[in-house]
Amino acid sequence: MRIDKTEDAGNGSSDAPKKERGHVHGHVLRYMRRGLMVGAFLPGQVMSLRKLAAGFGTSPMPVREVLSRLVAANALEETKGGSVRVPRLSPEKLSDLFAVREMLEGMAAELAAKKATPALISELAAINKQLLVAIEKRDILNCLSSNQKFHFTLYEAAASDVLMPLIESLWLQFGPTMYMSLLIPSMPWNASDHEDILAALKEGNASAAKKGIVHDIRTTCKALLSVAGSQGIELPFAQGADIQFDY
Amino acid sequence: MRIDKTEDAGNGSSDAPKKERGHVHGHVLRYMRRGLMVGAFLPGQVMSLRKLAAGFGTSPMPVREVLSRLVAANALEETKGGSVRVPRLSPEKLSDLFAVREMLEGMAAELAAKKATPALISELAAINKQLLVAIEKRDILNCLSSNQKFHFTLYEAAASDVLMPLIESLWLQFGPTMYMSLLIPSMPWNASDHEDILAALKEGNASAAKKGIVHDIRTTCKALLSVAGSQGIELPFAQGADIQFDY
DNA sequence: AAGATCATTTATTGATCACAATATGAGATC
DNA sequence: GATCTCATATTGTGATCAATAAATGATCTT
Repeated sequence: MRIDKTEDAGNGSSDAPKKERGHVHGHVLRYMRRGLMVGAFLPGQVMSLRKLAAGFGTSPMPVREVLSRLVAANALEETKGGSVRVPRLSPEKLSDLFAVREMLEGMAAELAAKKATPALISELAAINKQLLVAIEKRDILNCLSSNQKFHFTLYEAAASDVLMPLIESLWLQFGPTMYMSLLIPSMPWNASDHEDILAALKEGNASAAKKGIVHDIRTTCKALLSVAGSQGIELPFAQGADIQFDY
Repeated sequence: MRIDKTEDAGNGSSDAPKKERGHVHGHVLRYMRRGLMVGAFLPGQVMSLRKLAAGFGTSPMPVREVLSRLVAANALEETKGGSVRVPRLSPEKLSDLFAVREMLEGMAAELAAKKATPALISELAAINKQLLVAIEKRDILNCLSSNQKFHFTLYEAAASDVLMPLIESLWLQFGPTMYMSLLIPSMPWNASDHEDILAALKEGNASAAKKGIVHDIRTTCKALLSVAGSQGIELPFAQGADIQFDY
């Protein structure tokens, strides 16, 4: 991830002046977005500007811009001191979040089903196969990654540059909580709804595809709420675990 | 706002000599958001970082953060050169935008209706009266401002911190186009749906309130599309008019 | 010994600097 | 006269600096 800078000990001798300028914050942004969705950050964790910058091997400036954008997308929240942290979701907010998910992603699925091509369907089937393998192995990281890939490639087919950013914003918000929940053994996890969705796509039944997505989201929401305490997901281990940048 | 630097044209809001640090970008953000919704910026207009900073009397740094956030919210788009500009909406995107508006704001209206208090209803009635006055006077600025106030105070009553940011993002996107459309004499503009919504709220009919909002949005969308050319709203005057910061 | 106060430390924030890429304009050439 | 080219200026990006405010730890007081 470090671009090319000097070995972080000294700054004076710019030996390799390869610039690669103008796209550092793009790298950082993609990294952080993926990290939020895939569980690299814990709810409640404070993101220190300088620590992050040091971790990425750049100056605080690009990181500042990225954090700004993530706060704007409600993926992060700022404390009174100006720091930003991963929000901890209350059960009420989580419920609201998934209610909106049902609407937005249901609409996206319906639109996508109307434009679905055989290539898309086979691609989704392949992704779902990866998801099933990850479930079998209890591989949380690939579970989340494959699941996200399934949903997003489906919605991408809707070709709506209005819906996608909104859906992404929602996923960034519940991503960290989603990861936490999968750590709990009692959390049910299957992909049966995905099979229904694939079947609906094959027969060109947009309404059924929408129903499948809505059911998938509703099931996930219920499972999440069942393991959520009064002030968010209860953790089976200490809160302060620093598992940053370890994937 | 202004710290202590050059004094070009007094801003007046700096009543206290206290530094007021840590809130400059907040001021700029509110100013820009309101400007976008109320029509201070034209679709297609490029926003120069340094020019904006000079206009606000601050360094480019807070402006950079604000523009970053607005880009993240899809209120602005970035050109290949890294500059940002107000997006020009195609009729297709505008249609998508309003379809999502119907869902999100319909849901918000329904929720709000279930929690509506007499105080809220009388407040909405007062706002609507201001709107009618603005329509009477053909005061575009107050038209947009009152209309936005009506919708947002209604949605605010839904008390959903999930829905509100999404709705705000949508309003920021169609705000500039909305303003342009009102410049066209043939654009119909009335608030009859608002009366229906108020009536629905008074009798506690959430479903009717939702229908009213959806009808309001759909009517606006149709009117906008009727005056929209193939690549966006056609302007009755030259494109380059610089009406920045004039309200 | 416990709590409060103060100092140190660290954090973000706004300003400024330096560099690169892009847009702009003038001038020369075909 | 139009177009291509080159020089200039402007813009965004990343890094660094200065100053303020919050957090933390140590010390003093009760």
